[in-house]
Amino acid sequence: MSKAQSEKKNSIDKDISQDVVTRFAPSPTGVLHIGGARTALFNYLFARQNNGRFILRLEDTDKERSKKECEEDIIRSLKWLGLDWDKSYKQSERKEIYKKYINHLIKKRRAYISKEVTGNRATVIRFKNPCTKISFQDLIRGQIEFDTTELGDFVIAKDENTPLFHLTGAIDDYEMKISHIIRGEDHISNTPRQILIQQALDFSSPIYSHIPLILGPDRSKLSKRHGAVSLKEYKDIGYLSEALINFLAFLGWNPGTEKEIFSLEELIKEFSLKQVQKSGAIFNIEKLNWINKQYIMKKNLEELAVELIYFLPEKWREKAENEKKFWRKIAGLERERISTLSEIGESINYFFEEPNYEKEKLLWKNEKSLNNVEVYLKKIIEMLSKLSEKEFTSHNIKELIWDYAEKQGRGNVLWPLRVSLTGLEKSPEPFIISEILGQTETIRRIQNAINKL
RNA sequence: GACCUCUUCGUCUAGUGGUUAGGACACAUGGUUCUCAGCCAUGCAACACGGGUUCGACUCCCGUAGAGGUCACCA
Repeated sequence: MSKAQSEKKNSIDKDISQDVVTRFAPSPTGVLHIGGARTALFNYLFARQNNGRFILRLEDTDKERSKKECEEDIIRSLKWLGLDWDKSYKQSERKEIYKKYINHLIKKRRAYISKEVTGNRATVIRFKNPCTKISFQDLIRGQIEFDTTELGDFVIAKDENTPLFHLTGAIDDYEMKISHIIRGEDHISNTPRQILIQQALDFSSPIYSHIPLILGPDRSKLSKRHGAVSLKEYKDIGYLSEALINFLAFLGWNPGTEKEIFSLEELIKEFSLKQVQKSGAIFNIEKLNWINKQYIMKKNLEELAVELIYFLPEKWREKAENEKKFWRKIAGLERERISTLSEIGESINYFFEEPNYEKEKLLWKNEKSLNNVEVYLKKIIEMLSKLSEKEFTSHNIKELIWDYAEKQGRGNVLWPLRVSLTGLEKSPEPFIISEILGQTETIRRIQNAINKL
């Protein structure tokens, strides 16, 4: 390729990429749910990777069903996910534009006022269906064809001030210069109607990409009856937005490599519409949990600790907030065994209050005698007392006790130590717990255990 | 019912005519300084079916079956 040709090609590529405009067009009749979030994500990724623009369009033409709270929820959830848009519109504020086009269509005899015998209005505005074959190229599915005859003269507006979905969508996509429509597969059968309107108005058609649906375990479209679907619920359970983004991206898309953890920035680079799957994907909460855990482990500990406080039972929040160092150590320890943030607080009582347990619990499975347990615990107190407060670190404690535990049988010694500290059968190892609790409290709890015996 | 779309391990998927069909989650077993978690290793497990095309089909074509979506004066 000559230099001139190459320059020309580059400038063409540049022009194409500058023209990319995508949109996420939810109707605020419900809160943002998993499916919508993924649609928004794909639109966002495609726009960003092409240096294009991403538009948020609230389709609130249905006055009765649109709700302010839903609108707020959608905006809040999108922001939480980090999907920022360049411009936003509300269809309810664009009535004059639609009105102009409605009258234009009527004047051109591509639409007409229709007298109705059924329904709740005497007249509506119907589109005059030319009854042709419509075909369009879908970026994911290839060519799709429809015969529009069966659609009939469908309704495009209740009256000139009350346009309906297909009409507003076609007009806005044109007016907002949308280059690519990326939406759920459930819109495939809406496409011919919208193309018909575009043709009647002499609009060029955007490029369509219909992405597969997210399915419930029964393979039907994911909905409320499958459990939690709103973004807010996932946030409240303690999923990190980065994890949700990563997971959602992988529902229907994958990079073709074995890498599975992607930041939003990496997704912008790697995402490709052409690699999007055709068939629906079941929402697999177990994989989400795994990904969430990856992000919990990766996250900056200080930030994680702060977020975690919110998920603590009310009564401990203040202590956690006031004793940052103490709480950060706990968070660092516990992050390993949770996969959602709300799991914190289920079994960490012992950091905040005296453990309560039966003395039999102090007995390790291989140990027969409670008398021995008493001997071990007394010995441990004796050893721990030798350390200064400053030396009371998990490393030093372990070094101090280890040989003794080895000699007596590790489980025989470590089990009752751990139980005396936590009262639990399952917990982290006792050395780090001792460190976090501090010397005084550790020794006090061991003494309490001895008193029980 | 009509129209449209889809079909690789239980799940998410890699694969574009010749592979022991790969990875991840889940599950199981073993290992790792008591338990849990983690980590490591190993294992389990799939091309819906039937015809073609071809020297050769998971890959291409045609059927069948199954699944899903849409059929509003909702979006």
